Amino acid sequence: MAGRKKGAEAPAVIQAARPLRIVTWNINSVRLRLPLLADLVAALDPDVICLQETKCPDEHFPHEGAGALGFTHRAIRGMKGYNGVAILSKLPFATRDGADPDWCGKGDCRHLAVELDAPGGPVELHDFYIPAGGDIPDREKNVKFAHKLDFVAEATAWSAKRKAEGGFRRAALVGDLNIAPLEHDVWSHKQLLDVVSHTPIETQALTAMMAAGEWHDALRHFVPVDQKLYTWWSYRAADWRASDRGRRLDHVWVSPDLAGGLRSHRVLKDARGWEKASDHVPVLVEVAT
DNA sequence: ATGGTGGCACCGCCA
Repeated sequence: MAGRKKGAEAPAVIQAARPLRIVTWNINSVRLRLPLLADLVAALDPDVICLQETKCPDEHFPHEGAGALGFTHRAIRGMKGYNGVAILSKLPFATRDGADPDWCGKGDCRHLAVELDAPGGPVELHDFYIPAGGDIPDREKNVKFAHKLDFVAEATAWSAKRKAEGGFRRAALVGDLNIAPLEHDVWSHKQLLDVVSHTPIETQALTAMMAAGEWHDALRHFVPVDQKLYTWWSYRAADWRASDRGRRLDHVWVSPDLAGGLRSHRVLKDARGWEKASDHVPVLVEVAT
């Protein structure tokens, strides 16, 4: 106060809202791993959690457990046995009923979107679980691979349409996209070129989807492309940590107007070593909204 | 070169 000229205005106090903390995690059964969700919350303190592979019909979703962790707002889309996505939030949100496609016309519970009531205004949040695609990377010999490619092609057309309508604004797209697009998103680029998740047809398709929506790769915003970055380690390794044959299958993308707000990230690798771990680990991105 | 593990459903499917 001292030294201010008489009549000068006090500087406006800019209240810096806490950045939005978004987590994505392929939980591989929400009922089996509900206790691990508490460990995730303790480690990462998210505002919103996007889950994939909940493997849980809506009527059996563990609402009580999620609510007890502070996630009082929930959107779920599940089915018996397979797939399933859920958005758990401490912030209120509006649902977008009817705004989103039924991907490949299968009704298979692989996408859910909400309008989050974030500190700086609404944020459009998409939670995706792209098909894994089976073992044989050939659409003629493997209908699961064909489904994967068709799904990504539909998502690319959807992104392009949104871009033509003005583009994604204040939006994030997260989830298990089941594709590791960059050379250092896998433990051996050469050895995985013919392995589903890292074949050129898949990585090119995902890159095209990203470009069509002008999405920004939030994890690679923080981690240079020449550094290894994984979010998944197979259950079929004798010692996943020692062999470290990981892949980056889980992603956080943000629209151009949010890219400048990116503040931090964390890949919770410790979670792969938890008792009864999922093969995917939670990924956090913090973004000012 | 092969098979390795895990969840859920139901005795195979999917990842």
